[in-house]
Amino acid sequence: MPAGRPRTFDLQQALDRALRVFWRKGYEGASLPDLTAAMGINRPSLYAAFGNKEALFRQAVDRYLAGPACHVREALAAPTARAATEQLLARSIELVTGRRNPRGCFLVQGALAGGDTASGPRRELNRRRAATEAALRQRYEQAIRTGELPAGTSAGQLAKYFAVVMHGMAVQAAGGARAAELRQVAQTALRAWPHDGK
Amino acid sequence: MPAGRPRTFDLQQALDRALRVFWRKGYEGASLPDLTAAMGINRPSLYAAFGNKEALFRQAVDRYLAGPACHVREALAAPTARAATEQLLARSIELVTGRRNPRGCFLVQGALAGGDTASGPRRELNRRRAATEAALRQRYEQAIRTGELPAGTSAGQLAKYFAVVMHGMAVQAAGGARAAELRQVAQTALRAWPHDGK
DNA sequence: GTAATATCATACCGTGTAGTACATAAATCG
DNA sequence: CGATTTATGTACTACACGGTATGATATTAC
Repeated sequence: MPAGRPRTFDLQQALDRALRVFWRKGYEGASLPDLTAAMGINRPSLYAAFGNKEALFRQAVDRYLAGPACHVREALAAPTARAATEQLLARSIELVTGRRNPRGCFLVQGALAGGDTASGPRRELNRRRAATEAALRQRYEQAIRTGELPAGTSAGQLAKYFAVVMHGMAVQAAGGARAAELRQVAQTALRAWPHDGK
Repeated sequence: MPAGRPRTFDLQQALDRALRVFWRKGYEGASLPDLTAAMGINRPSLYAAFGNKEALFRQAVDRYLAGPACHVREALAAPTARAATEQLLARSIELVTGRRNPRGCFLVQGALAGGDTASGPRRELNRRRAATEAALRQRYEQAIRTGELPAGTSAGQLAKYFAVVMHGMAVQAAGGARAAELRQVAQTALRAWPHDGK
């Protein structure tokens, strides 16, 4: 233990709680009293441990991708691109409609509109969403090389399509859509999967 | 002309400009100085003409649906459900990527996250999006009755699918996606259109 | 035990927010 | 004309925001 008075709260737990506040209210909508109340700490402790509000937000984004949204990387490791896509959709639906989490996708919630002070966090979320889409595109490129997908398939186009579906489902979930409805949507979306004959 | 000093600005033009501010920054992100500066009026004039910030927002929503987003109703009047869907997607892409407008869909931008003061506007936007989806569902129900769509088709499921696609495209557009990319996404999305054989 | 160090708790700072009081200006009504 | 009505412009209020100074408290190093 380093010299000095020891911290009386758990860093990771506090970050998890901050993540849930940002998830529900967005960057600007989450006030410092909101955050400190949820984290169970007071303001100077927050600043000492995480820097400032924007730094805390960035750390919450990392935590989101490593924790609640870790299924993305797992799904992409599935044996086939088709299975990877099915898993990605299924587990994204779980995530955005989960009872234990705020509704919707954290990367989408706060990313769209906002004042000038939120432009930094907004760009950050845009980058992260683009990175996810890029990973999906690479998985499709691999599937084209292995012959799972027809040679003429555009991996980028297909990745953007399923990214659109996932983001759209996140919007629906934020508006109260149920998991069962979204599973049917996912099934419908998969009908657009490329076939040789077409 | 009614008695009293006449208004020196055009109500509708001022509302249009307020709409664009809300569109870009969301309800909470749009401050009163932002609004009054864009509208070219001062604060008391705003309150006298529109009530308060929330009332102004609601009127901006109405204006959005009657103006920039009026294509929705037009598209639904197309002779076939398939054509209606194609037009809906095509013109939504124009709207959310248009150079003359803020990026993205106004009904999606501010609807997801936000503080407590934004819960009213948020619910309002959710209602409007749900109404659009319901109109689409009714169009599909009609197509089932006329035999354009297979008898077993779920109109609600199909409407939710295309609503998801449109909202997802709005998110992509807010993140900087280009119209050409989204047109390819729309083409891909239409591959999920119901067929008898399947 | 004493010095050094880091956290905790309270109270504060400057700024920006939504909304309004009040006096002035410009039109119609009689 | 004067009286009335409505809009405008300035200045203000009360409050919430992000961020911080300061002193007390709890631990390690010596």
